[in-house]
Amino acid sequence: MRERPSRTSSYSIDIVLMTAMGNELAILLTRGSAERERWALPWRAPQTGETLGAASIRAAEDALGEPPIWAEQLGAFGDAKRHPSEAEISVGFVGLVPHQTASPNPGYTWFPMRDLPPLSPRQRAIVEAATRTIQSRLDQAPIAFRLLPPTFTLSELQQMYELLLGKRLHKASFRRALQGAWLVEPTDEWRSEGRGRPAQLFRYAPKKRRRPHRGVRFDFLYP
Amino acid sequence: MRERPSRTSSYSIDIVLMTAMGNELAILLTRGSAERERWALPWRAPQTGETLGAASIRAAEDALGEPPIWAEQLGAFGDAKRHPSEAEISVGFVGLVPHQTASPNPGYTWFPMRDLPPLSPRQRAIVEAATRTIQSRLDQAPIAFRLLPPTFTLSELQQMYELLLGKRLHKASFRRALQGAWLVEPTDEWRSEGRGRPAQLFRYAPKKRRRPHRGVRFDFLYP
DNA sequence: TGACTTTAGTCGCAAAAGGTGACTAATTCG
DNA sequence: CGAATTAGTCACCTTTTGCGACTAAAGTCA
Repeated sequence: MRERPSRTSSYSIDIVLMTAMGNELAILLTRGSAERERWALPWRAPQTGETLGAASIRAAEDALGEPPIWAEQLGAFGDAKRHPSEAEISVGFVGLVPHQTASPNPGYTWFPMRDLPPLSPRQRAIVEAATRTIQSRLDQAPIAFRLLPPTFTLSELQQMYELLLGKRLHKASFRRALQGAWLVEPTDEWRSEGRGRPAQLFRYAPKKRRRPHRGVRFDFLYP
Repeated sequence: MRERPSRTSSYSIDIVLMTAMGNELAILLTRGSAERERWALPWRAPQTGETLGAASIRAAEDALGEPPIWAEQLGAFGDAKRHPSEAEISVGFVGLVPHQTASPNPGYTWFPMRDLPPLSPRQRAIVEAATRTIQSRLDQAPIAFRLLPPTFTLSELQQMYELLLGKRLHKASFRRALQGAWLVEPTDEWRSEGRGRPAQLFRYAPKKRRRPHRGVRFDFLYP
């Protein structure tokens, strides 16, 4: 079902497709028939006339039938040798998919990040880069919002941030920061989730605001 | 189909070598003899058994005779078509070189960033990525310190930050942040630079400290 | 010499941002 | 009804940050 890369190109495009499954992050893996029963990231050989970004989206579409809601290149990975495609290097991408719409095509399976099967060293490096990149982009791009349905409660949003960051956040601080950023607006709907007070639903609706004007920071520990 | 010279790989490794020349940032360009008199970033074809990072360092050594003091991968660039190597994609790197030691080999020339000759679209994208990456790493890695001699005045350090960030900084705030970060220690030397009070010399000497524990931020403007 | 200029280095205030516990509100469960 | 549970807000305090104004030590020049 997948071709080996032609001899003219010696690189592959690999994508880490991430979604939030319940309380855990999960990524999509595949086990191609001819690939020695090892799980691998969805990948694709470059096609002429196709940009790298387009190729990563195509790889996602092959796996899920739809493009990711956000994607970014992670870089080129080549230092570890073994890769399913036997390409010399791989250009890695991360893509995010809301879980509601995330039913994989045959041959692809979601794996929780906490419990991944063995991957090639190179693909493991790509997955680690994906996690780091997501976390560092979290305050620069509305990533978390796009993993949620169009309307959501603030608790759901906070849980998504906690999931992606891998740490707990204080409720009041989270909401105050969100308030100050003018990123969400309330709807007039409320949702009762079993026990407890019903929560108001919000939607992502960013308002223009001036860019925070900060000086320098020295946020590194040593060399 | 167009016939291409046979090569084992269809990607190149390109490096943006940056230095501080007086009051300006400069990058190193070369004009290979057979390359239609266009200036280009130093680049290199991958060699078997050589990692990407090692290849970028070798490219720098070919250009300057010494390795950069710091380097980082920028990613893979392939969307713009024209590239001196005619490689399908290029893996871009940034490297920093202190200007004291930065005498280029024949064929290589420093160009101030403000006044670059025309480059291929792809290499222009790599240069822009280099600038962005430097600026975002500035508070995460001791980049600016390594562009300075082993001992330096705090004004020189601030000027280096201003040069790399492309904006002015407030003196008192800069020094306070630096103080709090335990990154420099004073020497007992002072330097008199023409008129004005002599400045104390400092050296980079980071002390261990606990990582700042911050919550979330929403630092993006819109989508 | 003494006023003026220039660069270095520091202080302290006011405002903004951030951490956190405790409070009120609305619902379900038994 | 009262306890439990989840949502939402407040108030207080600490830390961080922007910034103007100050002191210090040199050179310049009349």
